[in-house]
Amino acid sequence: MQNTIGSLRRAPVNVVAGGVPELCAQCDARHIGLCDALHDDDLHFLASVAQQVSIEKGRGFVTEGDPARQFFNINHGTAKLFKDLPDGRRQITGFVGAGDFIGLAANATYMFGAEALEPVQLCSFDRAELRAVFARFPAIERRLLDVASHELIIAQEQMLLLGRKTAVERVASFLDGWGLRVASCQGGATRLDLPMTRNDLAEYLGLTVETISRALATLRKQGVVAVGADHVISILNPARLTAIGQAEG
Amino acid sequence: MQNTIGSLRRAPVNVVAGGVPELCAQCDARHIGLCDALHDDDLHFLASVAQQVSIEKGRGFVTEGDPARQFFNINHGTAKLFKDLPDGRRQITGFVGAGDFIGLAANATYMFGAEALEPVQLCSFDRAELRAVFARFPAIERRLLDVASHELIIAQEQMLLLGRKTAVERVASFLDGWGLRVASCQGGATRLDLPMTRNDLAEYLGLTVETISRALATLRKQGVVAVGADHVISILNPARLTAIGQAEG
DNA sequence: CGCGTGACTTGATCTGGATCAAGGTGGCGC
DNA sequence: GCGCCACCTTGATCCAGATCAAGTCACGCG
Repeated sequence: MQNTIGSLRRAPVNVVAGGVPELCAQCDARHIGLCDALHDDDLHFLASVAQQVSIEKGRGFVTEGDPARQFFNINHGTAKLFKDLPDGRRQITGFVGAGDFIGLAANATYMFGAEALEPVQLCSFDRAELRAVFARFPAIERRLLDVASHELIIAQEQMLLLGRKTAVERVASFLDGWGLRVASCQGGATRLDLPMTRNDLAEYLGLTVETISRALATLRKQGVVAVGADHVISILNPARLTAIGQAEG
Repeated sequence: MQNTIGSLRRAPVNVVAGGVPELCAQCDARHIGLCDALHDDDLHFLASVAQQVSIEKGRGFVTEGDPARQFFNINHGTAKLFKDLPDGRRQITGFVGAGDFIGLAANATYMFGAEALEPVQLCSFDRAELRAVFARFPAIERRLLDVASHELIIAQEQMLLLGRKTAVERVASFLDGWGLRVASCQGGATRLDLPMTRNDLAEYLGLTVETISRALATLRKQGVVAVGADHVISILNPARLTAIGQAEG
């Protein structure tokens, strides 16, 4: 498949006369990520070169090695980015959600694959057209540099995790980090609704499914987390979780 | 120590009337990295806000957690970037040489440490002043975005290595990658003059010194490389080395 | 409903790389 | 020259996490 995205359901973004573009108005990412760098008028221009795309759960939408024609900005849902070895070993390099930008780590071709963990909606931008956007709105380019810097920090943190942390430390780091993203507190405990499977977690943390399971069991026995059904994990002792993740205790 | 660089030997870059700035003329990085994005006249402006700094071998010049006041551009020599855990475990996140830019992975404070592996010369730029440079030369900013993108690709490659590759695959990947950087061929064999110790290698590849030693022995016994004295390694069978590093064989 | 399937957990065993231990080698200061 | 020390190698043993195996649970489907 030469260009995965080509066969997906897509629709041009409707642009109304004044105010915020129609589809931007209800976009989860309107006030985070790239679009937040723009005023309403500028947003129209950006929307005019965007294509809204829906991707069903489990569907891949970037294939490593394919020519990198598009950038993506996620509006809704979560996806995983990964790199594979010829024999099937896979390393998930990141999970991306609303407001996140996909496509920086590419030159002529994509250097990673991407797949939706849940139904995903995203805006797709043609790389060539984005050059024009940069010229017109330097703010976008600056923001992109900030995004890239931030991703570099995250990547280095992940190298430390993969190279030097124990299984329990890795799982604790992950839960701690994810907790910061989507903090929805309930009676003192933070409840995480993870979109990924144990297998995804294993491929992200450089471990196996069984080890993830055992590490979670360890944290549960220590009273740090509660493991519920259906990818729900509650953080009972956030301070302890952080300490374990940073290898401080 | 609040600001490591403060106590180092430094000199303002001399700017001559016409042509290329004096110190840029003999700079190893003049035609790679950032400065290549500029014309001679523009280079004068950049040089006027730069400070030349010399760092002796083994000396740290960035401390994680210190306020990030400067960007650096390496002119000569090699340095390691790293992140530490409280108990002393260290992950080297990268080696940087002439033309490489240091300081992208920072927000208010540096999120990594840096130390010279050999005598290093670099240009130091004040972050605040660099804002002005960006405004004047958008080319610099664009180039910086390219650099960041490239570093992201490298970082994801490294995550794959740390999360999924075996010891021998890691060492082969490293040697293969380093070979591409500094290809100096001699009678068919590429001769690598590594600036780092086995211990640095171990901290970069998520292994121990002993394992590095054993992996090199394995590659040597297979006739893929020759291990010489004083950090010299010759690549005897480049194709095989690449195949092992990519887990294709 | 019974059956198949995919996600998860838990237990038993195995193993790649860590750890512990013992040299070897070369540079450098005295 | 001699001793020290940093760096590297090789061998023996250990162990965290992988692999193999078995079973639970929830869910969709004929």
